[in-house]
Amino acid sequence: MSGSTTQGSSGKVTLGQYLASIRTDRKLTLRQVEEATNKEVSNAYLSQIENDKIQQPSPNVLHALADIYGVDYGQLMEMAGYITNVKARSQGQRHGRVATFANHTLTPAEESELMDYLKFMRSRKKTSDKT
Amino acid sequence: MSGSTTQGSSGKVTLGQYLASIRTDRKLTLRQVEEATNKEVSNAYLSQIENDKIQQPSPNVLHALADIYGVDYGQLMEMAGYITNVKARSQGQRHGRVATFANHTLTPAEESELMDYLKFMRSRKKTSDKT
DNA sequence: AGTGTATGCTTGATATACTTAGCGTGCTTC
DNA sequence: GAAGCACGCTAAGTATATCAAGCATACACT
Repeated sequence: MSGSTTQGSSGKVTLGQYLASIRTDRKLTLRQVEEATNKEVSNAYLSQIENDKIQQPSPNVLHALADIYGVDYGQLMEMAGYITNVKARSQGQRHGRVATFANHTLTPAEESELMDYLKFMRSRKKTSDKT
Repeated sequence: MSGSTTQGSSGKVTLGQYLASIRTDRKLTLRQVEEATNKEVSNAYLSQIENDKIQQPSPNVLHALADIYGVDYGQLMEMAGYITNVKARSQGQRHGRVATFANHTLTPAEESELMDYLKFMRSRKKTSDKT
């Protein structure tokens, strides 16, 4: 965590406080940020975020802000209460033969058609279940 | 851009289709998943997600599902329309589609059947789809 | 028959992210 | 003082994710 902002002695820094301190640091107005994000984040909405009226802004909003502020997206996500743990699952057994598909490099069209066919296959199997 | 019209049956694999195929693949019921996620995702809600009634489930919901399915959280985030990484916003990932297949388990029987169908597909339509 | 149970799905209600319009204040410049 | 304008902020509305119940069908058992 960055203790960059003068958060004093009180508890944790909220997302709103953090975002507000960055903006005032950069001497930007709410409307300037609104412009910078191409209206993705309205000044009114940003105000609500900064005053913690919004509990969990959407990731894309956070991304826009992280982008123009030049701060870490993941950190904002975390402060907003999202799980950011992109932990590598132990996906050991899952592959195997399926890798054959990876070799083939399906086009999107092919993939969707295969996907449809897979659904069809499985709906067929419902009647004659079991291996 | 590739024609992103209201495709409905064929076209891109939606998040719902993907999640549904995984669950049926694992032979889990909606309520079993609800239990597995510790009620984080209700069966009713999961049903709506799988039928694409929900446009953008929250990251935490996606995380719960990614967790119990053992699939990549970031991929689900992407399929849900969230910005995941600060990289290539332009085009980049034509993979991750293939990963759709690679990530969840196909039975050997299903795989060979799909392979056959893929051959059939390719022998039939020679439209080179390049995006 | 009937009763029970499990499945996927829908319906209605609530919470909350987000939008749009506008307010109050302070600062210029007339 | 008044007009104009930028600032942060708020109030009211809309959209949508999520919850709580329940419905319909299918299958099992007596």
